[in-house]
Amino acid sequence: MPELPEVETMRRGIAVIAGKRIANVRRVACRRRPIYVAPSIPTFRRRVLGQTVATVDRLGKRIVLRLASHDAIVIEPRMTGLVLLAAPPSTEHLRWALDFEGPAAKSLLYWDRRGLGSVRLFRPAELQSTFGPPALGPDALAITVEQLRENLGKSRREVKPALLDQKAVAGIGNLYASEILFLAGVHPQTRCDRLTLRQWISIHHSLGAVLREAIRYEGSTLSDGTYRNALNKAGGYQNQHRVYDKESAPCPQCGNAIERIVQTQRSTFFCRRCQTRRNRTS
DNA sequence: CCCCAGTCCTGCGGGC
DNA sequence: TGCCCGCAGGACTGGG
Repeated sequence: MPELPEVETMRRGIAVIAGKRIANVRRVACRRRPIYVAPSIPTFRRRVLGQTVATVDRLGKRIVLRLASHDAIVIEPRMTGLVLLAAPPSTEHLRWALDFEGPAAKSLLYWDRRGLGSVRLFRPAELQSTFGPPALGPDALAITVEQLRENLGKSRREVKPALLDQKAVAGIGNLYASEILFLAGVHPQTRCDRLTLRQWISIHHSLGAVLREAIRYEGSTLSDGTYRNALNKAGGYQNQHRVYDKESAPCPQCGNAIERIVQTQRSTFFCRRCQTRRNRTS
């Protein structure tokens, strides 16, 4: 479930590889089906060996290693992928590794329990066409309220599933969508085209507030314990969740029971009393 | 064009 | 106690 805060925390944790030269790239733990690595390892190796990692960036929920050659390694963790510079949670699900030159250089490891993630190498033009606009919307930490309204304001979709649309705004996933709408006081089933300007401003504000707060706590490690930072340490934001995975628990604002509904096959958690379809009066 | 159901994958928890 | 099924939700595909 890595969303923007988790991917950003992982990115910061591996940022020290910037400036290092790549000595090798390899698959690991071959007993498991390898994750999707493209191009094939020999081609991958030929194009990255000896290259310097120029920057360690984030594109929505993906980590991007830009190389001096202008090629980019894009790591997409999807549900259970982790990027590590320390020992992984298990050796069994270790999938891929990048080694660096230098006697004490730690390898960058990609670990993925379910194996839905991918590691891909892109040329600049491919990176742009795959992840540039309009394929990917503005980053959730940088989007303006005007952009948010422009991208979703005319949509007939319900606002909660709409916030998961990476073409509209990049980085929000199922967990943070519920948290954002709770803080904004907006009912998750409100149609986007029926939201008022005031509500869009509130959603936009909450979006930044929740994601920045979650980054400060180094992301959410849910009960399955999968998510870890680059040093294999759990996050802390799960203890700050207001509604996510809290069905029947009291609302932190009013004490009413938190409800769980399903929207486009995904769980949504919200408080019926605090989250309305119209402007709150207070 | 817009939007949604189905798909991939593994580990787990609930029910019997 | 042990087994099995359903569920978790990233992003992509196909189709209505």
